[in-house]
Amino acid sequence: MTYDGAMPTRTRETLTRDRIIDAAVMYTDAHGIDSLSMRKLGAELDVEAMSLYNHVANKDDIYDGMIDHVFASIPLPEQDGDWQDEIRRIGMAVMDAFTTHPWTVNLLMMRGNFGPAALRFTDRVIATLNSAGFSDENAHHAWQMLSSHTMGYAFQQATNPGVAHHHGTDVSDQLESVASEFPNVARLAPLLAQCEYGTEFAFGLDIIIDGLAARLN
Amino acid sequence: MTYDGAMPTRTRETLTRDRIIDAAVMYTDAHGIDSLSMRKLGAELDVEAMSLYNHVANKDDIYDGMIDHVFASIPLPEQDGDWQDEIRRIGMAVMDAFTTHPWTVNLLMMRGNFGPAALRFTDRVIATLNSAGFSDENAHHAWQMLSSHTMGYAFQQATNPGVAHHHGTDVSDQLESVASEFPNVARLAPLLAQCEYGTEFAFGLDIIIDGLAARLN
DNA sequence: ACCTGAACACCGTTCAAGT
DNA sequence: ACCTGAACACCGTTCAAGT
Repeated sequence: MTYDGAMPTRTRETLTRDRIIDAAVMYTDAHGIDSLSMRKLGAELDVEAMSLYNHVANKDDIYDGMIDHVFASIPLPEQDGDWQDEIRRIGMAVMDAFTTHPWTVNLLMMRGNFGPAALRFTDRVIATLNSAGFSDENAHHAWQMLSSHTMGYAFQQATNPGVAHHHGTDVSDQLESVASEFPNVARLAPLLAQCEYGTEFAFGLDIIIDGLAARLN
Repeated sequence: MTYDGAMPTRTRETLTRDRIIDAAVMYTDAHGIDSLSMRKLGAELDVEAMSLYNHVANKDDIYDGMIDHVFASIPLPEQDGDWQDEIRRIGMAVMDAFTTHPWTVNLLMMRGNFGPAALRFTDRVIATLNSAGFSDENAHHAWQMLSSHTMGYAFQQATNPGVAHHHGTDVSDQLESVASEFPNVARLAPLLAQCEYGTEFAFGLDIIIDGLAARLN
């Protein structure tokens, strides 16, 4: 039987760490981080799960690669001297990336961000703060506050049941049933459900930039 | 053999949802959220894992109980009319609770916070904002920003390798090896490693309260 | 009513065996 | 050099069987 040899056998692309991580990002965008397993990721690449270990140390290594993939995708503006504008634009770019890949904040909690793209990103932000006149100590304060604000909003967005779906049961129904006991929550619930996190994030970012400029610069 | 019957058999306390959740909180404080399993939690209570399902719907139900346990532990100040002071004190109390139980932020990402104690807490904060003169829409902005700041710092704290330990390898060693490529990160690394999150959080909280008062009140 | 053992369908990971 | 099948030590959860 020369059949197999005679046909132009669709030879599958050779496996690499980058291909594995790209596939993991695509799979997780579509199915969520809880659903990602070595076996399913292998299937996505037409390979047994055990083959992945030839190109990747373990699952944590894949997580680290996914995080750095996201940070590598964040565009950094020119350093043109207007630090407030730069910080604002960088912040919005980060939120864009976190909105596109909502699982990032979850992975960051498990793994931290110490990949090359993440370090490059962090170094760039600190450079902007330094060139704006912040001392190292004040740049650290500013970095902590900006990071927290960004992580916090990404966190809220990823947690919002309007976007995510936690319980299967409709949360607005649950809230209605306790409206008498928690009237304030019930009244604000619609605002929370349809919260525009981009706008909300930008609003807070301006407050923070103003406050930092007034106190530390 | 009347031996068993004659002895004052140390009858174990009867299992309840509260006892299970308390045990889960203690176990997770000591061993981390990744280590918590139904089988280990059962062992902690001298019971097979399967017995837990008589008092608890499933593991998510335990998670929800743990989250609400934390929120129930947060002391709420008197409503004395000084909203800025109240918000500051509430914020610090939340950070205290999140520092005591660092796994909370992780569970909140998985489950959200819709238990009775969490709703009670949220209702109380909104009440303070409303009585300070915030409209519902502005109270929502303020709530989002305060939540994000709090979650963000708790997140940073739980992620900081000085506190947690992610890779097994020492992160400061890793950073030293890339100091030439990322000089700003390398220079600020010591400040990050020994970051005092309570102080840092309070610093940011004041900026936010000032900004909210100036724009929304 | 509550607890249990066995079982099911999954995990991440190792390792000897194949090519 | 890379891929695989079988195996190991775990998961959460179900269910019939015990008391």
